[in-house]
Amino acid sequence: MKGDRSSKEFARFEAYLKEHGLKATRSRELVFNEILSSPGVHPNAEEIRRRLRAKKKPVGLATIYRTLNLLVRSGLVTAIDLGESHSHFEPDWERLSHGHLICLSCGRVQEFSHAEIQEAVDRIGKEKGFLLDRFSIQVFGHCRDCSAARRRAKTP
Amino acid sequence: MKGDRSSKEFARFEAYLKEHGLKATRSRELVFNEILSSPGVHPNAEEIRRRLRAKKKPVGLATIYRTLNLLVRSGLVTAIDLGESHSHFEPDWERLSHGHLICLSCGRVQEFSHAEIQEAVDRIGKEKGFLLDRFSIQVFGHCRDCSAARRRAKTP
DNA sequence: TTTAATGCAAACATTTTGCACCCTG
DNA sequence: CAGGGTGCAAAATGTTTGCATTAAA
Repeated sequence: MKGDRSSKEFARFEAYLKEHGLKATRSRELVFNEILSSPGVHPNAEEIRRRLRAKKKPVGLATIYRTLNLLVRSGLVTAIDLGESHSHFEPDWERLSHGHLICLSCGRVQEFSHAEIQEAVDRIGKEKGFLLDRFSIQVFGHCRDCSAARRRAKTP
Repeated sequence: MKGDRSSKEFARFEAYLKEHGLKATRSRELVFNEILSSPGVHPNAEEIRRRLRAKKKPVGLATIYRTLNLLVRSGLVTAIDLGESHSHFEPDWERLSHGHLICLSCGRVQEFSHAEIQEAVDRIGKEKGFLLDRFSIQVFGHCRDCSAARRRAKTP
């Protein structure tokens, strides 16, 4: 099972912590696990706190934020912008990158693979003399269900 | 001169205001003008306030925020995410869209044109059944100058 | 003169930080 | 048992809002 303390990802986290003289604590395990084990959820800090509390494994919000920063620094987790006033988080599955399609009506988030856009970005980087690190793309629109509902509402 | 009260853009703003029963005030003119007349600056709210104050035309921060929201709603200005904790703003030159290349060393922002990425996004939208509205892309890396400086530092 | 706009300060939302106590290595 | 980690509350941001006053139309 993903996100387990025995998973490859958790082992990478432990390695990162050891390498930096930091400790593998229960709270850190819980937060990382919550992100790893909720594919497609893209939780924010508050959501992670809610989920952990619901599981009777409460972790303080400050610790959650500190752990999220740690995970992002380690490269194991990515912070994503879904057009809201706070950050969301998802596992960084070894550069298997993707963008996010965000429905402006229902808020649902779908992922799409990057491949061809990645090539275009590489080309642009070369052209402008940029040494690329990463990029992110957000696409806003209305999902199939919501645009169907819109059409029904407009043409009665 | 761009951003002048006589410009095409300002006329569009006035039209939008009239259409919505709102007033064309001096503060609104000043804020919009500041964005129109600073190409490549991508100011945030605080920066706009600073610039107006420096010109002895101070506008309250609340008014600046209210005006920015208005301009974004009207489609005349776009809010952009440059990876910081606040929004930046730029004129929306009639869908002549572009992405932003952000230097992680010096913070400089360069723009690049979207065209080929736009096509890829359209394809993805069609594939996923999304009715697209807009998209934004941020590319992070190190600009030519900064990556040259890095190389010098590493290979002395 | 009517109605919307402004400035200020207070309220909010999100994230960070200081500090006394706790736990991991 | 030493040094990092945690929770809590306070602080720091960035942005929005309520209200008395001012200014467009």
